Amino acid sequence: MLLTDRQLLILQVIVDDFIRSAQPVGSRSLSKKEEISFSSATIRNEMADLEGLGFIEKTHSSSGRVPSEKGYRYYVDHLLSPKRLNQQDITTIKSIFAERIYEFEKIIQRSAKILSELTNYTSIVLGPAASINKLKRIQIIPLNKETAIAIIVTDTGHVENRTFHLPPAIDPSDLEKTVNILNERLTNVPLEVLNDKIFKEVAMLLKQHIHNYDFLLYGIAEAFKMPVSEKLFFGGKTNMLSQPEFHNDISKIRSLLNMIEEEDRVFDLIRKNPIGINVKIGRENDISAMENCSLITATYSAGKENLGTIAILGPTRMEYSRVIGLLEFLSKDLSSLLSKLYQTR
Amino acid sequence: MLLTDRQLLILQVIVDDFIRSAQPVGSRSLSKKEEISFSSATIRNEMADLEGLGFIEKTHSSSGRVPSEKGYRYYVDHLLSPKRLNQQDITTIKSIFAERIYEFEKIIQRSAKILSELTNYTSIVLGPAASINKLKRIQIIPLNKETAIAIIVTDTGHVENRTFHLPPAIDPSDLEKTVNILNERLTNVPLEVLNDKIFKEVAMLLKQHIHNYDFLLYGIAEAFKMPVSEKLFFGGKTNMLSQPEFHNDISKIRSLLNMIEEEDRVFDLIRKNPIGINVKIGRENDISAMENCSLITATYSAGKENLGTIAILGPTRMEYSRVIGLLEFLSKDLSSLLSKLYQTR
DNA sequence: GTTAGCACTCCTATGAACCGAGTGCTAAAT
DNA sequence: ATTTAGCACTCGGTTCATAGGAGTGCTAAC
Repeated sequence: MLLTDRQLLILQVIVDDFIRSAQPVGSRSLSKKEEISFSSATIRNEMADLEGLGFIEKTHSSSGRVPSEKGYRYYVDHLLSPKRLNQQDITTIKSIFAERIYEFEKIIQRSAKILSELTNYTSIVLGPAASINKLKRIQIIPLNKETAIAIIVTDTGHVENRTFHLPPAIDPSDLEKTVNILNERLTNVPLEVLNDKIFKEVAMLLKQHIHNYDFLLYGIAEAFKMPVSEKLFFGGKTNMLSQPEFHNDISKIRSLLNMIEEEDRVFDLIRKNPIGINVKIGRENDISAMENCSLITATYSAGKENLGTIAILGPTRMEYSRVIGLLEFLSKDLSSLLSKLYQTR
Repeated sequence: MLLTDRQLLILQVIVDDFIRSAQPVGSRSLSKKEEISFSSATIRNEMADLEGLGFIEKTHSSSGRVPSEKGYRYYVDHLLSPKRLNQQDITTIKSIFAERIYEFEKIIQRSAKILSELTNYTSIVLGPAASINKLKRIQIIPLNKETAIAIIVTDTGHVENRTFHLPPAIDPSDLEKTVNILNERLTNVPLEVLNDKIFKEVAMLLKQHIHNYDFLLYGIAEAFKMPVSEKLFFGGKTNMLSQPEFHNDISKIRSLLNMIEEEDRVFDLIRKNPIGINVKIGRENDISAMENCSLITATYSAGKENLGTIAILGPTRMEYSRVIGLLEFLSKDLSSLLSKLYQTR
């Protein structure tokens, strides 16, 4: 079932207008728009058809029309005019990279902040997955007789640390030997296979050199076992409060903010998106708290390696065009910066 | 100006009742309470006096009374019955310490979470000031030709890391020598005087041993310069949304949540409190977003050393008695645990 | 000093009346 | 065969009056 050009035009104008005003759009106000040259009665007929097809809805029997999720979906897929970013936005985004910063985290944190300020929505950035990074160095620093800290440094400059138990009365030189072996064997190994390698290769070696090696090995393996997971960064967590659709519905706000606080659920939401730009509208997100929200994600990478995701969470009545533009632009910039950094490592 | 016993009783019952119900308290409903044996007319007279003295207020000319900030203050200072914790609460708090955990942060994070769940308010915990901790070990790990990571481990097991620039074409053995000197000279030095010592003592030594020492020194000092600040942990950030006083006032919620997101302001709020339990009511907090909120803080320590603060942020209509009980209990437990940990280090 | 009684105040809920924005349908115009 | 003008109708929102209830302050009696 194809829509006529006129229906497309009307759908587009309805969505655009509603995104701007947050008010149901009536036939008369539509007929006054420049781009529309036919009468309100015609529009009413077309709107009735569009409603029949499920692209728009009424909030009550004599109200104007509002886009449905299907309507937004069609709009995003077919009608979106890829709005050029304005110079202001470009300058602001470029400013993220103005300072020379060597820590990913800082850059990513700033990206999140600036994205949320530009859009007045909530931004979410999934940091680079540490697990594909490679080990640069392991250090073990005993704190006291019982415990020690294991510090892992990756080739990207990421530092992780864990506290673990030491075997009783361990010889300091044994510890040193162990660290040497670990570094020798595990340098440049991706973090995600670290644990595997420890048991397959390192265990053997330790057995030969270290008295009572198994307790120590167990401690170290334990320390590295927890998934070295990606970090989430947020910007404008409370921006949703200023969206008019939530003004009379504290419970919606509450469930949304609660979801944001429960990082696990945000992880799921963000991580399973495909490479490139992706738009999920309302219930497409499969989370009841997101019923009136859309999520736009964009992945960034270094070289061919996909690293993480930046996302904007806003109401379904979101400025899709602008947000997509911003995300495209930022993800490209992030990728090229990271590619450079990765190259020189 | 002293209040009569009867006025005290009435004030107390009004505050207690309002804390429970969030509804203005009328003379008739008061007269029905068990602990009150006189008529509603008498109560009305007393209430008029209490209002004249500024302890209670009307929301409109024919409404029941509501405690004023002054009324809460008097209640907290003089009327609070130090409610014993119930067994349930005690068990829950004890459970924070059930697992043997060696990282402060974990314990503190759990404390924040559990406090907020017990109270349904927002909890804020200021972690131990890293600056009074002593240096255990410094490690420097070069990432590439230009940059390196400095890792600082404290005697409490806290790990900090910073990226900094390396001098061009630095000799690896020089770097090693430097690290040795740093560890030799700076071990057991409190972090807050680290920078001082670097310039006063280490600079001299480096000068003697290392070619081109000043660039390196500068980089290292730079890396340690940023204040190693205390960390904030939150629990139940969105709990305020369920307080009825905010239900019709999104803007209040917004400014409150915004304040919470701006950690700097929370820092100021929390840090400047005296040792022990402290209650700040409404505008006593000097922050407009906190107008309808109270903050109760409790410090915790290890031995004589004051370490940090746990706090509960709730509406002025807060269960002062219970919250104070919980905070007292938890801060005592935290302190004794930390004292033990500190002792064995 | 305490209390009963009463007039008064003000909030809240309810419902009627009305307006305006918007629709659907029909019939006329193009 | 489309498009448009016209019109009856619907429904949410606002305004207004009304009634009820919770509460107060005051006065006079206990």
